[in-house]
Amino acid sequence: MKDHTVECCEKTELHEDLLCRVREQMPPEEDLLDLAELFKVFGDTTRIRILFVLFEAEVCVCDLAEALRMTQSAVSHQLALLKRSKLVKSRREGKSVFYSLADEHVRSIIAQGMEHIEE
Amino acid sequence: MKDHTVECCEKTELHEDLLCRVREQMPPEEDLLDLAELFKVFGDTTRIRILFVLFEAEVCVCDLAEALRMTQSAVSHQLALLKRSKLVKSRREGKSVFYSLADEHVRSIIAQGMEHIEE
DNA sequence: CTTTCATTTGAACAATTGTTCATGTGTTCG
DNA sequence: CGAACACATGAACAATTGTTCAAATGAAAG
Repeated sequence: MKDHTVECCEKTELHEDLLCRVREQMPPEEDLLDLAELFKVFGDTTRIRILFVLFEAEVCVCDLAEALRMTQSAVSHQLALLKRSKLVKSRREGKSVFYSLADEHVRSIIAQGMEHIEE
Repeated sequence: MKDHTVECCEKTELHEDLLCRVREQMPPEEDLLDLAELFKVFGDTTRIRILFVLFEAEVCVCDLAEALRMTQSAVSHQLALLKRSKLVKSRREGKSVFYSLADEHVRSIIAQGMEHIEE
C-alpha cells in the first residue's frame, strides 16, 4: 500500500461527510472477512453443483460423487468446506454419511445470484 | 477425474430417481460458470468494502482509494472487475470517473450473506 | 502544445485454491 | 479378529487471483 493519502477531486467538504458515513456503516474487519469467506464458498462450480443436488434431496458422499462424476475425495474435500461455512450439515447412517442443506439462506443466495446473471 | 463410476450404497432404485431429478434441475454448465464467477467477485474483502462505500454514495476512484486507504491502481483493477460483472456502473465527469451500484441485487446478496454469518 | 491530474492497463510476483494421490479413520459383516 | 466398504484427511501440484510497479490513456487548464 502506498500513495493512498493524496488529496484529490478538490471537494474537501464532501470528503469529510462521506468518510464519516463510510466509517459508520462499514462492518468490522472480522465481519468483512467472514462475508468474503462465505461468498468464496459459492465461487466454485463444483460446490454450486453440490448445492444444486442438495436442493433436491439429502444424499451420501458416494451418490454425490456419482451424480457429479467426480472422485469421492474431491467431493469430500468440498463438503468439508461447505460444512465449515455452515451451508450444509451431515448425518451418519451406518457406513454412509448423508449431507443436506443447513438452512434456507443457501437457496435464496443462489436464487439472487441466478436472477443477476439472467439479465 | 477417476473412479467416479463406482456403484455404491446398494440402493439402485433411489439412484435412478435422484439422478433424473438432478439432471433436470441442474442449470446448464454455462450458467454454473457465470454463477460461480459472480460469487467470486463477492469473495474478496477489498471488493466488499468498495460495495459498502457505494451503498452510501456515488464516488470517484480517488475518493474510494482514500476511503479504503489503498492505491488507486488496486482500486481501479477491482472496479473494472466489478463492472465486468455488472455490479457497478461508471460515469465520467471531467477528469474524474464516478462509480455507483448497478442494481439492487448487490444490496440483497450482501444482506443475505450478512444474515448468514450473524448466527 | 505541454503540463498536470484522474484513471486505466499490462506485466510480474506472491499467495491462495481445487484436484489428485496415498493413506488414515470409522463402521459393518463374516 | 480381519476384510470390505464409505468417507476423511494431508501433502503436493498446477492454476487462479490480488496487489504492486511502471507506463499509457483521457480530459482540462495554462
